[in-house]
Amino acid sequence: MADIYRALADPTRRAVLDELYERDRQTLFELCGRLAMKHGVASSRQAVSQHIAVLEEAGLVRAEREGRYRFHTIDTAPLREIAERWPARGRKDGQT
Amino acid sequence: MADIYRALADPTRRAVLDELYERDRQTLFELCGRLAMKHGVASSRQAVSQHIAVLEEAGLVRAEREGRYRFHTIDTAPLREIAERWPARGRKDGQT
DNA sequence: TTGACATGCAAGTGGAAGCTTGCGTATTGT
DNA sequence: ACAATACGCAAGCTTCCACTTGCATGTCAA
Repeated sequence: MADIYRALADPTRRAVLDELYERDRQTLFELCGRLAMKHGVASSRQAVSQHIAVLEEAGLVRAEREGRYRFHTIDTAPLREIAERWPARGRKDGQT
Repeated sequence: MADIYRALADPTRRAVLDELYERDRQTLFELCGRLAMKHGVASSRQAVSQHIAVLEEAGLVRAEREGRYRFHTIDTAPLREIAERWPARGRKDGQT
């Protein structure tokens, strides 16, 4: 399982997570279109594909094939590692 | 305020945060020594200094000068942005 | 089967990131 | 004052990263 922090380092990859968080089970083409429309991301299909590969290696995105389509789904579970590594300490407002 | 995600992307910077999380108000020299001892980080003083600069720009580390010393302190507040951006949804175990 | 569609792979390129190197500045102890 | 300490600045180098480009694979409809 690859580096989750490095996966989050790129703004385009974060936009992919944003988009998948809004709507799960999107194909690569759907993602490209919606990224361009709603997130101002003008990346090519190949670029987005490579970003998705990084997110998959980090466990943040899962994909399942159906025919010639590949549907992508976000998995926020690995993000908990971050909050658990440096938890907010001893403040009245700190929760997780 | 610079990119918090990019600041977390480097393993040495994460080790700095780990070390400051254990013990606040460390100088650059203290950090270098403790990183080498306890975290297996063999970075030079200048390298660590540059990493700290990145962490400061991201708001994750604050520093206050006293004489010829500069004491560094961790600030975990910016990390909440991550948990709040992709909160765990609708699972029985998800909290923040 | 054939063409169109959705995706996969892999080499090459430009630029940013991390590190080193060398010198400079400010503070402290004797 | 003078040396030692702690840190700062900036140029140069090397490596990695994101993107492109071109072609290949697999699936579906007619």
